[in-house]
Amino acid sequence: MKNAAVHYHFKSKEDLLAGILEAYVQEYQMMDKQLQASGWTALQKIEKFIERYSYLVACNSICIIGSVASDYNTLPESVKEKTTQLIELVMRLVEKTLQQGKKNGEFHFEETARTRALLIMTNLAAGVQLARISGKKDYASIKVALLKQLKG
Amino acid sequence: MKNAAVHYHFKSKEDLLAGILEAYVQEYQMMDKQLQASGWTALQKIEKFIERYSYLVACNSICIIGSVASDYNTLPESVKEKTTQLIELVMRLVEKTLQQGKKNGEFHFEETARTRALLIMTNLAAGVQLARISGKKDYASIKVALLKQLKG
DNA sequence: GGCAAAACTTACTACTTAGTAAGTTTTTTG
DNA sequence: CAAAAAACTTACTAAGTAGTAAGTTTTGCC
Repeated sequence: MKNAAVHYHFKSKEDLLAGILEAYVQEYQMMDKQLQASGWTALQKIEKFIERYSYLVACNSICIIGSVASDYNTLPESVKEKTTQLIELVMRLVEKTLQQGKKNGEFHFEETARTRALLIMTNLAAGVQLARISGKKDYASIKVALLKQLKG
Repeated sequence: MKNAAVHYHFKSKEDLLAGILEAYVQEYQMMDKQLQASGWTALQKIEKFIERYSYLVACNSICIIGSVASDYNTLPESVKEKTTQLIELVMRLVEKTLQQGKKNGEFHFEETARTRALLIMTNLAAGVQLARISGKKDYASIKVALLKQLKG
């Protein structure tokens, strides 16, 4: 596939990256609806969410937010906007699930649901990055510890 | 300053990046010695360590490991080596401090010290990245929650 | 099967980036 | 203060990157 083929679908590199991020936004909107509709427990929902990151580890890939984050200051505005949109979307998804889990006694944590969501998100995003450098075992222990913490 | 001035000190871009990472290695080796020599409590040591990340947030910068991590697969070997060296160094520093804190009853955690170190490192590294995107408050709550968790 | 829309490739251009050689300024030190 | 070493700048080159225009192939559909 040549670069001109990409330019047929996206008029610029900026547009391409914004498009990629938009695809992730849609993916997580889908996941959100799916989780809402399901009768799953909060634990099952969180596990489903974590699975997305485990998949990234499995194929030596990383979280799109992580790849964009380190260049954030030099990115064009359209890409910045899509990035914040994606982060807020994912954060709300996790936060909601944590709140549900706390209410029905599945999860136990002291901080606000948002803070807990921040801790989990940062563990996962950086964990995926670390997996490519220092090995997949590190990601595995993060994942285990994370779930254990939640269960109290 | 022109690019040729940089080439005077570092023969290639690869060399420059390896040099930057080496400077970080030396910085953290210094910090390690300093912490060893001090009669500080484990909490004081961890706080000193976290302060480094808070400083990055303050000047809108990010953790070097985070910046390198997203491009890791395409980096030259010399840079990869320095990166793993830096990560292992920082990990050992945190792990040691956590172990000390657990032994003398300052800290309370269930996982191994290494796993706990992983959780803290990922919280901080990704927290710093997030601070540039969704704001410094998020980093602040991560920092607070992190210390509270440790104290039990 | 034919034909129109969609999805490409080829071949090019303007611009950027990493790196070099040769010359100039600044700093150090006997 | 002089001269040599260190730290640059100027001016260039080769390679890479983003983007375009025009032509070709592939796909879906009556």
